Amino acid sequence: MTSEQALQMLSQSYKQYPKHYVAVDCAIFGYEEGEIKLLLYPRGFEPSIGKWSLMGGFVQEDESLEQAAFRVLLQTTGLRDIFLEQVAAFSKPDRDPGARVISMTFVALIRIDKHDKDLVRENGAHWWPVTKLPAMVFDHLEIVEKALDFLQQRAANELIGRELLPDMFTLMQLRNLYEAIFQRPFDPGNFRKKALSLDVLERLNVKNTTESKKGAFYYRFVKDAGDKKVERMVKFC
Amino acid sequence: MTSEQALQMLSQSYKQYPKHYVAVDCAIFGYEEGEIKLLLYPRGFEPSIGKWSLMGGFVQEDESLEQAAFRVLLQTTGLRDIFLEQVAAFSKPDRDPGARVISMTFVALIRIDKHDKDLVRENGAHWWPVTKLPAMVFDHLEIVEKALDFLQQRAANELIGRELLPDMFTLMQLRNLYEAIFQRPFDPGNFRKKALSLDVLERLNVKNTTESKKGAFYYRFVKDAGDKKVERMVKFC
DNA sequence: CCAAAAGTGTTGCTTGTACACCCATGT
DNA sequence: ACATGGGTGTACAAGCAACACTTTTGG
Repeated sequence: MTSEQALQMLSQSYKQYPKHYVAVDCAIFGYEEGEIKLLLYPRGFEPSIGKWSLMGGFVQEDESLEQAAFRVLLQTTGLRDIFLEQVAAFSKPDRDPGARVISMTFVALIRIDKHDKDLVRENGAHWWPVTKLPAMVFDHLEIVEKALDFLQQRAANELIGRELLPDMFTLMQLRNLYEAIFQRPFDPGNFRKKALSLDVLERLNVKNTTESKKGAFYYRFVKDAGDKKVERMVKFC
Repeated sequence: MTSEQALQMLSQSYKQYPKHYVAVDCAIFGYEEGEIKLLLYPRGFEPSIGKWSLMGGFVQEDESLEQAAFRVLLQTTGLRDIFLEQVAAFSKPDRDPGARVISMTFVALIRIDKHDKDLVRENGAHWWPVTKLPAMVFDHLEIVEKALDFLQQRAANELIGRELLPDMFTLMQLRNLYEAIFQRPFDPGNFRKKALSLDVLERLNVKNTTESKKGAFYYRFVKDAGDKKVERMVKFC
């Protein structure tokens, strides 16, 4: 048997199997006004008209799941090169009443101040605080819960914020971000020491004087030193 | 517009999108002779004839990814009700030269002594120690690396062994399992204290006298108390 | 002066780690 | 007797959590 014949046979043999619609759903998180917010757009038709939906799209022939997710992100926020990671696949045969769709969920972290607000407005999209989410289509609530869990896991294992905060930020702003993610207060002194001990922050010679009388130094994340340190930010949970 | 019409429209609108072959690949781990082993079967045709492959299968119309994975597991090992969890999706358009296949990877943990050896032999499958893996088809090496990473992560965050060890086991056997997973020695005294502190093991009034002169008590995992404690077994890495 | 945040220090507790030590027993 | 693993205890270091305390400055 030649290689060509074998390949032929192989391709033939695939034909007996069903094909499926494959989609990506993006849980796009941002940070604004002390809250973690999720970008949702309203579904304009039945079923589930009026309910809100994650940004999603179908996977094309020639693209990977990641490429599809990046495409969706670019189309809806105008942003490239953003943090994007697989979370989990949702695949119950009846999860979408319109058709059998297998969906891969991604978490995206973006800077709300940097995204294309007009583009978002075009879609009728809206940033929802994760503490006050509206009713969502299908299994999107379950998906969002998994995505939030992923976000907490991430924030616990390493210092995040590079993708959510401005280039320069104070340690209070960073702490507020963590308090928003974990929905609990952190001791200011201990948080400062822990964050600085990780060796990923760089103090600038500029102070923010708008949020405190004394003024707080701005910090920024150091340009990735290549070696990814995975240190623990939060103990348990 | 009635709900029926809308549903119709919705179904119509899906038609413009491509469908894909969706598969599950199972990284089936077992523990035998002090080693973590992976179940692979030989590919009998080109391309990549002679190379080894993960147990996999295509997702049918009416089943979820999890159901497909359970089906593959049952077909190849004869086992039901086993530990099975999503790891990651692999979706590069050209990852399988035969056709464009999107594959979800699952990790399965099974007790080698309990599986159906005849069924495995039928498929020509073989248990490979993860330290001496053969050449594998396509991107399966990459998949296995991710799966092994998942296994370590799991073992670090909670006490595993329920799915890999016999019903009764000594603490040395449990430690040897961990040494196989992390490929490094653990201090016997410290490992014992840590494992027992997690409150998931129950000492039996039976001793194993074959592996030491003094004899060591057998332990077993307590029937799940419902509340899942996620405590850390291993610090960092 | 007071309030509020910035920033540093102290103390007690928990946990991990290395290692010493006795126990039981088959050879 | 001795080697081997079973099992417990100790001593030290690291990390966390709670909180005291000083600094700075706008109102």
